[in-house]
Amino acid sequence: MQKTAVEKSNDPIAAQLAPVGRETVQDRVYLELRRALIGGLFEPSQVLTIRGLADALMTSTMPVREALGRLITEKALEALPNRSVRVPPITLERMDDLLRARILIEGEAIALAATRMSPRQVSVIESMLGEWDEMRALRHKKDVDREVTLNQRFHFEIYRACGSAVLIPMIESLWLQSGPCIRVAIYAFSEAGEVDTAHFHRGIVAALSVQDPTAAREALVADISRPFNFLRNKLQSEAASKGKS
Amino acid sequence: MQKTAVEKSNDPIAAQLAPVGRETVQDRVYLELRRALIGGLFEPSQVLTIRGLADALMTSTMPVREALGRLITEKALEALPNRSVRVPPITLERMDDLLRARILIEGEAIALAATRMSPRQVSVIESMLGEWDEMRALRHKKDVDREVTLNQRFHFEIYRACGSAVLIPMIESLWLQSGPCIRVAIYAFSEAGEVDTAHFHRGIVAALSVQDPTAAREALVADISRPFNFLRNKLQSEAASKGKS
DNA sequence: TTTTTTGATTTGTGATCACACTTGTATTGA
DNA sequence: TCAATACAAGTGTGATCACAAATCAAAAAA
Repeated sequence: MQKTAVEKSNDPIAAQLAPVGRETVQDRVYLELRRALIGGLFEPSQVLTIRGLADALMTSTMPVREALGRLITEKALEALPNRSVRVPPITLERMDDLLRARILIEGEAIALAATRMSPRQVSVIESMLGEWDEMRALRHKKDVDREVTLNQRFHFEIYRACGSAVLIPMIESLWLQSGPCIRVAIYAFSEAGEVDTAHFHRGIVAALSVQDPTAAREALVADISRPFNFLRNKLQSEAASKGKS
Repeated sequence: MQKTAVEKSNDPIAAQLAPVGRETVQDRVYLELRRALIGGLFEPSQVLTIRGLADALMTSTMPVREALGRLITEKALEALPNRSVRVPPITLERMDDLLRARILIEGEAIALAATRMSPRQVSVIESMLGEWDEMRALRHKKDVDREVTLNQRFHFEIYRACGSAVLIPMIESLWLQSGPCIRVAIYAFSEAGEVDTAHFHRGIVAALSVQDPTAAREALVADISRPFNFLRNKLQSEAASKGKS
């Protein structure tokens, strides 16, 4: 039998080295676009061009077009009949649809995680609460990006504990799709003097620390429903005032 | 404002014509690979090469590599660290994971559909039951492909009625992932003198015709659990007999 | 002034090529 | 005989080009 790289790992020197794992340009482009989408850096209905993105990312068109194709299949982007691609526009129906799916799937994931998380894992996410408070203390900076990132890390640290290799990619797809909405909602929050975001997260941590799946699910539903409800009200009132004019 | 093709549709002649919708080669390749995957034409752990598929599909490598990338992102295929791509192998954990996700999401979809399907729509899927009986009557032909296709049409006709543009792509992704498993299970069925498949589908139709979401969900769970349970028992007994030898 | 038409630019798609890496097979060495 | 090396074929990735369709701008016609 031929020796493979893995089998050579009993070598005392090689044992110290972690596999480097080649990362293709396409992967980097894909991850970068994902990050931008979840963070809401692109606004709804914005059209994206292959060459434009390739220039911005300083690469050729090839990795970009493949990354765009992947994002289209997970409904993070939308292919128009003109063959141009845009980030999907926000509609009330789509928002409700997304929220319902997120409640269903992320609720299930956190319920599973609640029964499986070790106290060690709970303490990890609990420490992220502290990071939140720090950030809140020096709020002068416009750290909406950091807040989005921290929120993402918080949630996915929990979801990872559910132990399902099938659910997690679906949740990622849902975040990708609701990213633009969320960003709009967060902007609306900061305009309208926000409520305490961390309150809901404390509820989640409390439920997880006592391994209560039902309470964890309810706390999560309250957490993820909030921006959607806020945005829904905003859109409805805008539509009403526009109808009057 | 400049007239677009859509706005010209008030033209009395053009109003009769449906938009033709250009289909790219990449789309055809993607759909063809999807069909093969859901139908289980590729076996688990089989590796696929870009040039090989391009030759088989009689096109260049370009559409194939983009289609493969898309299938990898929806976990229908797997990218190995060697950068070769294969259809994911079957494991017990993955099967249970897939089944749980399918029960969760397809159960929700059919419960939604139960409250929304018109009698007209129910009669459509009821007529598909008859098609099934016909097929069963002249069973001499090896029509496992037709059975898979009919089963797919039956289920998605229902799911389409749930009215969720978010859930349906997720279900498609789940079918894509469980396709290879299902095919193996169906082969095992036909070996082991199968039970009446249509029985479960009659239960689904019955529940839908009286708009009972709970009964519809239960009937669906029974239907989709069957091949998974069968395959799980098969794998476990194989593992046991292999452990003995 | 408004509409249509014409031309130029931009854009996505598919094909082809170069390069690097992997894999499989001989060939050489002990 | 067996293991290691070297060579060759195969494979994925990224870049570039050609082509067709779409978009946009200006000019011409109403």
